Amino acid sequence: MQPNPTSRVGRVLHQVKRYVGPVPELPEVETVRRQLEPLVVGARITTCETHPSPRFSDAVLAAGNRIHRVNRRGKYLLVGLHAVPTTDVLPTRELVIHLGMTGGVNIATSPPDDPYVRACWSLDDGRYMVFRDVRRFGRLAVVATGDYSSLPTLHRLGPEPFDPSLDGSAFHSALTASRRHVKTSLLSQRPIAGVGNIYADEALWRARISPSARRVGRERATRLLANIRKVLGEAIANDGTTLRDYRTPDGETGRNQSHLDCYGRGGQPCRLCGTKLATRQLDQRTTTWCPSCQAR
DNA sequence: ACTGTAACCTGCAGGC
DNA sequence: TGCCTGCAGGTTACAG
Repeated sequence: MQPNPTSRVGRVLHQVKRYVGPVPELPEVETVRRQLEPLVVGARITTCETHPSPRFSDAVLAAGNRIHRVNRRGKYLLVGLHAVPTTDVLPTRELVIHLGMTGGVNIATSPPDDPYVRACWSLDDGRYMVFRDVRRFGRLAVVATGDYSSLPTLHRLGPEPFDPSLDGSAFHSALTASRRHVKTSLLSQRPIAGVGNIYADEALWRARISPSARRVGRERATRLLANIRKVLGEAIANDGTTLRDYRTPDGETGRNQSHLDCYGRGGQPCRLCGTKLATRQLDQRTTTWCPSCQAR
């Protein structure tokens, strides 16, 4: 549907669209994982075609393997592969899928005719697993299981947010290991895995911590961890936040976008205190926060 | 070892 | 109408 700015409905659509923008973070990747796994486990990859970029071309190495499971670490999908014929109990290689900004995975019953398809794996049951990524910020790699040395961020990825061994004290130690702005530290994936721009703003707003703080005490770190878990957990329950291009493998959109309190609300009143939310670039990332609730 | 920054990439919106 | 510019942002290479 083309929004028509001259009609009332068109204006509304037009305004909504301004707040829409894709970003697969942990909840969106987890939603993809949950929907993809039952669709592909047990299937054997027969052939593969990819975009020529080295970001994607390694995907051909998945051909000839059977899909054993679909895991996730942070924002990375880890597709466990068995060599065929299967001799080992554990998968020997993994297909690593990073959705970047606009990536998505879906299952098709015929070869896709789409200029934005970056990889297409044909399965032995006649279906196709398709990776589509308009902006090509995504990444595909086939590695020995657990060997992430070719993917620096995954290699040095912080703990999963819901790892029970991650407590406020450990999170505080990880945060204080860096002198960067606390939000920038979160986005580095080092203190904790899977937080991107949307949920960083949301969690900092809920925890009432300034994104530009450089020192966060143990009590505030504990509060931040609790709120990261809340915003990620709620987003997973809502099947993710749907922004411009993100779709689940079912072709559905998530429902979390209507639950955002901070991201995308610059200039609008804070839902806690009514102060106008501020937006500016912080270390090259658009950041929205409440100058009153999140004062330094 | 750490920090900050430009680059990668494309569609879209806004200005003129 | 259409061209031009800026913006969105996860990751990585690189300079300091």
